[in-house]
Amino acid sequence: MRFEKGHKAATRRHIIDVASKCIRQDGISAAGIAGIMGEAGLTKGAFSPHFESKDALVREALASALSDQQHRLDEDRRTGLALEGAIRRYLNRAHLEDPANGCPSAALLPEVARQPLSTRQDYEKALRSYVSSLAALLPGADSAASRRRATAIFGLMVGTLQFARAVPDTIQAEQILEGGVEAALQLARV
Amino acid sequence: MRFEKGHKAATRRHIIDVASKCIRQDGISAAGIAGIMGEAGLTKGAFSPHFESKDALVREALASALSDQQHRLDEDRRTGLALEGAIRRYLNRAHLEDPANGCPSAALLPEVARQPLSTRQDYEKALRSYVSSLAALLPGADSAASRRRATAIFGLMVGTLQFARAVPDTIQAEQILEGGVEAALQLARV
DNA sequence: TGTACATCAGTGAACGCGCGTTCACTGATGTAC
DNA sequence: TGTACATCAGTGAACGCGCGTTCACTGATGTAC
Repeated sequence: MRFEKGHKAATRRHIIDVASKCIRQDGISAAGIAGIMGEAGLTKGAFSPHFESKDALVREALASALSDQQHRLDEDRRTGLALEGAIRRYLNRAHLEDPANGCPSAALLPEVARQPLSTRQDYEKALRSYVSSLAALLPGADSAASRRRATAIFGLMVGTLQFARAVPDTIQAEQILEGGVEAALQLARV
Repeated sequence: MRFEKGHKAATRRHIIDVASKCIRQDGISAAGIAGIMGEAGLTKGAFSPHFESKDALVREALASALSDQQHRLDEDRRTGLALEGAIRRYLNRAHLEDPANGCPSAALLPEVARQPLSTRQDYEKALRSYVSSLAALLPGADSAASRRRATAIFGLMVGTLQFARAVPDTIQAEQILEGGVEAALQLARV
């Protein structure tokens, strides 16, 4: 079965997309190559021709999830979404229930801290960029002070969503999200 | 080798203590039973007589870490520590560098969300209790409103510490911590 | 236009390894006589 | 007081399994003649 030009690149892209969902769903170390490849409709033998190692795939899958998140925020900004909208879209039941398509930081941050240096460097860059976009929605636009504040607001959103996901009681989870929105808005007010 | 009374219980306690450090260091799914037992000075064959399964140990180790954290905060409160002190003790370089002895939420939250129900129920209870202790340090003491606010402050601390740990650049990590302190204090002011 | 060949993405079996778990056994010490 | 026995926490070998990784092979299709 010889394939049309660009087929291999498309498959590679597809594997990365699937992997980025799997690691957010199950965690980096719990997500296995066999599972990812199976989910992508391939056998695990097809893995090596595409990626050097699991670490290499994880790095690309994480970068891809971060880039998606960035593009979604930038698109929202382009269509005039205010910070409150971004906060409410994040601290939200739909987001809580769908980690596979949600914020990679909320799903993976402690594991990212245990990844190889190159992965963490990629993460740092992506975080900087995301924080800049958030800061642009704050009074004072993208200044050092507003980036500092945007980092704290994002930290609040990440921690709060993690709490809401860990707690089994749905009602309490909703209350956690609401309290987070309220506090994030207060932080945005300066 | 027959042992004095209480020896088995002491060993069990020791395994839990070691496990609670190992899972915070390496993550729940990456920490192995052989590694934990070895760290405790035993062979992995001694595991089963003490615990039904890895899940059972994880549940106890997590509960133990949470309870330690609770007791440390209560002790601080008893000696008159204010909220600012608690915040600075948390968003701190020493805490950043020592996840094994630090906050289990910062080290494990996304993984906790993937644990069996019973573990998550234990977590919910411990979180409630910790938030109550934090809320007692807020204006308005331990009211519903202050617990709500304390949850958001704790979420901010957890997310911020996770950011600082994930980022490889130490200077940027320190700045993230400082920004977090500043924002947490602002949230505490109401 | 028709046929023989080259290409190469993906297959599937196998590699060594460490996982969580089980279990027959050990051997130092408390207890019974 | 001295000896034989019972106890039981811990050992270490083995279990089946899935992990990440490797590699000889397949076979549909593009290309050369």
